[in-house]
Amino acid sequence: MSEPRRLTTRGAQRRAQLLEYATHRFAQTGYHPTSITDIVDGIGVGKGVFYWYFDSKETIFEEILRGAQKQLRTAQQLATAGTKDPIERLAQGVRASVIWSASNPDLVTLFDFAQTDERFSNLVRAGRTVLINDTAAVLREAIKARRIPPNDADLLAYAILGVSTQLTMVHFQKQEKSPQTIADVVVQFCLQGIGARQPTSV
Amino acid sequence: MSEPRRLTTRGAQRRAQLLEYATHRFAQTGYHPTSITDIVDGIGVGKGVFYWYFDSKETIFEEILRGAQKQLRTAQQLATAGTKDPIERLAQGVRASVIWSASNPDLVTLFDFAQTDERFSNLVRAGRTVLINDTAAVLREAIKARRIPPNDADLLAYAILGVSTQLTMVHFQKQEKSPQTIADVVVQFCLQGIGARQPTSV
DNA sequence: CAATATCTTGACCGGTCAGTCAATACTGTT
DNA sequence: AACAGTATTGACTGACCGGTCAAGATATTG
Repeated sequence: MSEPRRLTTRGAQRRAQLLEYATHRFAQTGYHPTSITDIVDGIGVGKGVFYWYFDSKETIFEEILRGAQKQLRTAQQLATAGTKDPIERLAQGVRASVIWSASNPDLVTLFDFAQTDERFSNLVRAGRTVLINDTAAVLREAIKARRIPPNDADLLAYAILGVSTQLTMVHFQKQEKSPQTIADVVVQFCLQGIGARQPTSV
Repeated sequence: MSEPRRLTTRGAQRRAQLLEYATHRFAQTGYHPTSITDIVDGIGVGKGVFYWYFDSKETIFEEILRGAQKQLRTAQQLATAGTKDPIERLAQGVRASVIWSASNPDLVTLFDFAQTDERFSNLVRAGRTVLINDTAAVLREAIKARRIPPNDADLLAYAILGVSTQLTMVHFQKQEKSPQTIADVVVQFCLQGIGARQPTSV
């Protein structure tokens, strides 16, 4: 295909169906072990259908990643919109990130893999850099306002990301903890970690 | 091969050479994209040599993982041996973990991948559980001694792991920060995160 | 009702890969 | 030197995979 195609309603649906099913299979079985044949067989169409809507296995995976990154960032922006206090914004952003991840295990799985594959690691890094910059900006605000002690904002942002992703993984492995519980622990740990005066209620 | 073979000195060396080179290639190129042919060609031997020393691509990878897990745990135990104070032990363990990771980027890369592959995720999880239990035990000590507020020790341990791994990744991506600097930030963030009274010198 | 664009089929192609194996070389022992 | 266990070779097998394409089905438009 290559150039953007004109899609009928039917075509747009088929394309969305391929994206959704491929996401699931990639997350379930892994990117490399999942063949295009697996995907089209699973949907019950011929192999050519896949190549009518996508250039390659690589590009569909990239599109899935980009979509997921956009989703996550939007969720964060929505959660923090309208809040002024930097510490509050931070807590809300972290909470939104944990909740979104808990609701999208397949996409989180794909992020994890993509990070380990040379073909996609740059894309993942780029998307993550955006999130880190968002977080670091809030942290710098907080430092300026003397709400937290001065420190390398980027490193703190990465630390917060690390806590979030790791504890989200725990939620996937042992269902017992609800996403809210996890989010509470993440927020508390991170606010204390950056040296915020009070764990702002929680 | 299957059953443990009797190896001559030469054989043991060849086996070690395969392990080392395979580790490097898997980390560099990825597990799936690296073929057995790539490995034996890189060493300059025939394909049969590989299957003389290992059952399959899967088993050599598992052996690499197990070895790395053992290495990391040993490093931690060595670092914390002889220290009584739980907070001190925690800090030393974290520091050792960061330093080890920084010195073994290939193995860290393999951990990351293995986690994302159904074939190996159980093994990774098992090894990580051991480390988590070690850390959680120290945390429980600290809670009992009222050095930190009561909290779910396992969750805290995972949070600490998350900070360590994420900031280690930062070190890999931007060389500018030394492992020691990274370790300092990790220790500070985590001690504050768990609510330890004073960031014990640092 | 053509004519045109969108969509679908599935056999096929060139290539790669994990793993096998019979033949051969090496090494130490008696 | 003869023997046996260890080590190495590399062509070969069977399977699979990403991607192509000519042919045909379906929908849209003038």
